[in-house]
Amino acid sequence: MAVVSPVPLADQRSAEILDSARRAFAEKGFDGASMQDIARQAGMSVGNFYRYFPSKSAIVEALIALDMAEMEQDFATILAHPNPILALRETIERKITEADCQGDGQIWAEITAASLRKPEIGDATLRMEVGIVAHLTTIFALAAGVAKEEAQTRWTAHAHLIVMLVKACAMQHPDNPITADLTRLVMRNINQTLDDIATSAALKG
Amino acid sequence: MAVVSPVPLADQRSAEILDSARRAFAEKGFDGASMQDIARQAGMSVGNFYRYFPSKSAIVEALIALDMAEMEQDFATILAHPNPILALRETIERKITEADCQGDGQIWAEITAASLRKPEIGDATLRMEVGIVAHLTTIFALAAGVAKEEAQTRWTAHAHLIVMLVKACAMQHPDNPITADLTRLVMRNINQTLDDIATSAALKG
DNA sequence: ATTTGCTGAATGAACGTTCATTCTTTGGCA
DNA sequence: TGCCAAAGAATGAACGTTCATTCAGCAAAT
Repeated sequence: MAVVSPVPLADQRSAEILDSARRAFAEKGFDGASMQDIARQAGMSVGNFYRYFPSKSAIVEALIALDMAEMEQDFATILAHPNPILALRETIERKITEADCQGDGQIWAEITAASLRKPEIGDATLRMEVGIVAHLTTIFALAAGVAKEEAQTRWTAHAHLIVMLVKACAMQHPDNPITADLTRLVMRNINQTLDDIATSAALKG
Repeated sequence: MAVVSPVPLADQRSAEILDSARRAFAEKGFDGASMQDIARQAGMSVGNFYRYFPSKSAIVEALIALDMAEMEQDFATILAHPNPILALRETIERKITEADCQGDGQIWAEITAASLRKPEIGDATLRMEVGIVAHLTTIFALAAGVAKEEAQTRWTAHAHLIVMLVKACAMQHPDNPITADLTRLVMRNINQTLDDIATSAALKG
């Protein structure tokens, strides 16, 4: 009786509100966007907004938590794929090329700046990054046919590099005329790295 | 009578103030740092601060202009070096490894976020990036022994990639335990790219 | 006495947050 | 069906705070 749908209505509404808040933050920044801005973006009054989130910083926390959840979802899909390394390649390519139309890059830039400024946010994003890297090395282990632990010791830095590249691409200035060439070059680098890892089992074993 | 020294005293004082403003922005962000914070950091009253900069946004603009000037200075030094590509390698390595003790990375993160948000700042940083890329391709042309124009058409994207990597490294979370390995890997990638460019003349010509 | 360099209180706008109030929906009773 | 209270959603003015910016005034130097 508790819930019929796996996502309760209140949470669904919260997700919609969160999405509009993300847009407001992308437009004006975490500090720059006022509660009035955020509420207007969500199509409601400020007062009503506080019925969903108790404070402005709670929105930021919820936003980061949502991104983390989406990331977990992405990796779950990749690991369930018959060819995980191929699925990873495609996911990365999608993230890099579409870049979610400047929205994601903007938010990531805001979070990156906030991470270096506020230790609490920095810790959260560091945890998120470490989690992603752990997923990546797991996939690497699968692709290279080695134990998870070995993949971790050998390719943790490579995983971090890939994360860094994807983030950096998303944060590129959209008006930069060279962006298309650049993303192609980055994608080539990443594919090269993935190839090296996938074929390294032959060299080692 | 106007000025004796090429750097007038007022400008020197302005530079000191700008440096403390940079620290304030690094601690609290562009929007988060108040004029009171900035003035206190500079060891003076708010009122006096306005004698040096007419507004808060003027500080940001001056900060970006200063970074641009420093960048120009760096490239002038590199180009004057007997072996420019070696000098470039060392400059990049210095920028990446020391990362100016989290101060520069913090400010770059702030600027990156602001660039995606405010078109005026975005244009300024894009101009700066294009300028850096132009300098890089000039050095590439020297190293590979080809014309500037050819270097430009062939390696503009590579130059952008290097800029992206240096920035991304500086913006890494300082508490990340993997950072040392990561920067080593990035440096290896950059050196590989520079090697490819330097030896490509043999392939082409 | 006048200029200069500087202070920090004053100012009005805008901020995050609260809350008294008003709409909208609901559900039992006729 | 129509009606009416009770509950839930939503509003926007108001509050205290903080912001960027200004300026009357002070102390030393000329």
